[in-house]
Amino acid sequence: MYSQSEENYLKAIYHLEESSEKGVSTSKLSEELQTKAASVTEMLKRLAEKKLVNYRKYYGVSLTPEGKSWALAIIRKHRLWEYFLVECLNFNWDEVHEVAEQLEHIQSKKLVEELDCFLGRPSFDPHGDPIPNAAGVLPEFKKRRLSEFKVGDTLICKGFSDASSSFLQFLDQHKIGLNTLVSIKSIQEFDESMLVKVGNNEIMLSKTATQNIFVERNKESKIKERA
Amino acid sequence: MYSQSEENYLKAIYHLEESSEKGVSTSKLSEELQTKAASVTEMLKRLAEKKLVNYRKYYGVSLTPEGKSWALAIIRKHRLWEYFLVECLNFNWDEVHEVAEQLEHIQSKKLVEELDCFLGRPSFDPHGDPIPNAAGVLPEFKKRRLSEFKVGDTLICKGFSDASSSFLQFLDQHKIGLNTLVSIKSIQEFDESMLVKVGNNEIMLSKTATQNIFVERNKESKIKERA
DNA sequence: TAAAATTTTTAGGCAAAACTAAATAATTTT
DNA sequence: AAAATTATTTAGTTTTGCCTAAAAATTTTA
Repeated sequence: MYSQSEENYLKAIYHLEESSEKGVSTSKLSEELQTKAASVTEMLKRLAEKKLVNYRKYYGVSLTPEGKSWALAIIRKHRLWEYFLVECLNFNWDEVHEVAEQLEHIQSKKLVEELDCFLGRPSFDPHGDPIPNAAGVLPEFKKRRLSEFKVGDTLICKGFSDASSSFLQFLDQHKIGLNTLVSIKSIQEFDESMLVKVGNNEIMLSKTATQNIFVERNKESKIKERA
Repeated sequence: MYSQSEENYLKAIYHLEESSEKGVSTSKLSEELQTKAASVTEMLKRLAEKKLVNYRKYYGVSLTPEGKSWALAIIRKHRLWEYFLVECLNFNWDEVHEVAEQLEHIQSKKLVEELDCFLGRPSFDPHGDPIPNAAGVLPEFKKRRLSEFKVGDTLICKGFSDASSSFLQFLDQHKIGLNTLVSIKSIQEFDESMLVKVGNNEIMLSKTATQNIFVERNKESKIKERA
């Protein structure tokens, strides 16, 4: 429908709209996309003609509803593929981006829906970023960090932020991955480090670590807690 | 490394070299790729410069070893993705081609190798076509049709040729799919139809049907036969 | 608020990959 | 073997998406 380049612009505009208060300028886009400002101007005119963006010369750009929904569709694909690569194909979190960047442009409604289904309709990708559903709606609950919970909570790991390779190795070593069950045994007050149970082992996690692990409540164990 | 368009030319040349005795001409290529002859000439010059093909004006084209190995790499990716779509994502055999056509151009060594591994290193795609290995070598054993076997043989379905949608429905109905176990109970001499066992049911297959089902011997059951 | 600095746009090019129309080479026919 | 037909190549355009350099608009600063 749209070219890869056009899709990359839409995605970049979406991300810049999210992350910055002020509007999206030509220069911000050119930096994000590693191209020259002149190329950006040209593309913005083309996208405006296609009604994907609102563009006023010299005053920046914003997505139309049409453009936003297309951007969300690409982000959905990107994050589902990232999930697939980590979950099924043994990719590390720091290896997925480049490949997902290519896979996100594959055009096939059926492919995306079946992949989503195959993966169990995940709500967050391996970096902890939310995955929009088929209608372009983001999951309503926010990503929460392990550090926000308290003793007794049992949680499922749903993502890990900005994994440095040493953090990654650490998690690997202790068998902490996507969908791993973690329960909080105790918390040290003075440094907020946590003693958690993973499988049959107890592991000590620093505050830094618990802030970089995204989790979801384990619904099953909640029922058990009440019983 | 090479553009999608260049890759499509390499693949087309490979297929035409395989299927026809005589060399590959500009017009054959233009028909295969649905483009004009003039465009083909232009591209052949470019591919020749890159040492991917041997091209002599007015006398057609052939792949260099370098070109052939790229072509096989693309075919490998195409067929692995087809297998994935059918096996994991509930695609029918007649729906996979278009999507695999896109997926085959994704560049990532790791992706291909991990996908191959994830799928259990299949030798044939859902259409019964052989999948080259990472070194570009095709499986040495040929695809065999169910019709070539005899009473008592137990076989695993590995592909289905040119599935018309009614043939497809028929197979679906009788729970015959990729990797389904089929054993031959009896063969009618006069029309070569077969009575086969699939799961707990016995099914009658016409000669036409058995000729369109590709199978492999089931190694496990061979051992049992000896015991 | 006018000058200076910065940002953005315009103008003019380039490469890839397609196209049409015209020219040329190869093959077939007579 | 020359003429006719067919296949292939060349030449000249188009579109997409990038580039540089120059011009114009906006913003900052003095």
